[in-house]
Amino acid sequence: MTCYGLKEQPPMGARSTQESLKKPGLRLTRQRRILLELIDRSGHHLDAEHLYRLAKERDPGINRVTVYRTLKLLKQGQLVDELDLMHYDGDQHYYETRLKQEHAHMVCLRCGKVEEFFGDPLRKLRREIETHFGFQILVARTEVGGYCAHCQVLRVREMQEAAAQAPPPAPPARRRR
Amino acid sequence: MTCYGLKEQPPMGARSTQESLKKPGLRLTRQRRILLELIDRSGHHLDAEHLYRLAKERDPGINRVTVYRTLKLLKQGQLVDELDLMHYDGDQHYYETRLKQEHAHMVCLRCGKVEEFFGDPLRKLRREIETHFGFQILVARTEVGGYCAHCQVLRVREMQEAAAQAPPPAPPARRRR
DNA sequence: GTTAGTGCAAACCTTTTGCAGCTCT
DNA sequence: AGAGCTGCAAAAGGTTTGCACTAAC
Repeated sequence: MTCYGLKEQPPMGARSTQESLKKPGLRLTRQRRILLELIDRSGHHLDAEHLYRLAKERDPGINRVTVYRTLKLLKQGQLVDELDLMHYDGDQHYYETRLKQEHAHMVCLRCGKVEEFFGDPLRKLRREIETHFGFQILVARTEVGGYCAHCQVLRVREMQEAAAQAPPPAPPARRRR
Repeated sequence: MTCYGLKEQPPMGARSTQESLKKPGLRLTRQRRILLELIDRSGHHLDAEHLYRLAKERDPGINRVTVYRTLKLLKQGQLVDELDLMHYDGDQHYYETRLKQEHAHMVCLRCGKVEEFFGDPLRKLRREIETHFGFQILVARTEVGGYCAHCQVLRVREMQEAAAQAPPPAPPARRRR
């Protein structure tokens, strides 16, 4: 039976990313504490710049470079996953804790909304790749781009308006590049 | 029944990417012809720089910018897919025609080999996302990183050697950044 | 007291943009 | 002829690096 929705138990047995950083030779600095908490708490998908701005509210002296270095560390330690979200808004990377169960990301190319898909098909895909190829999966990422249910309706309307010689509405503001 | 391996029929009914470029207002220039042929023919996953170098062999005057512009065009026209291959070798993007059936990419994080997975689970995942969310999928991308069967064995050996105080072998040469 | 981590400045890689001139159709 | 495309130079966005100083253990 297929299951949608977030399961409660963390997949790695870790209670927080912050705890997992306690490894030999690693130091839990003020800056790292702030960043880890922001990542763990955040419901959104944060990119380095966004995370930097949030961190700056708590510690105005924090440097952008520290954010990048911390993210790199977390990525190497498999504590966060790196996403692109189909490069909808530029080429930056987004980050999320691994405390949640594996899921796919659906990015609406019209409104930018990101939805998450949890469910059996993902686990099945992973299992099949592992068994068929003997491939040991460390990270997996499924991202799809398209139109969310809401925007599909709006697009039909837009097409009709366009056909009626009306100029198409401007797309939503994006980060310029 | 699950099916592995490349099916023959192209998913979009197109015979080549080159043909598909014949749209109103678009011109099939010498440079584009070269690039399209390279992309269609290439078995590997090419990034912009690699494609540029290959194109330069045929037309030494071609400019890197033209490569980027052509790739952007093809991406917009849904004629190629953009991949990251888990950023194994840097942050550039890789491209492949859509003439092949949908597949996932498995990137070995030790040797860099990229394998492709075709099969039912992918189609099932797509179908489920579409039906459950009413999401209209335009592009889908599944990438997994881990260790290929071959490297798993080698890693065990490396671990044993490391335990015996021998310094671990240097990782394979990557693009510096 | 050591060693890891930080901030700063500067570099780096990849990709995009502005513009004058060229070339497909 | 004219819109579309190219090459060149220069810029931009995102990320990394070198180094002296600071702080966690």
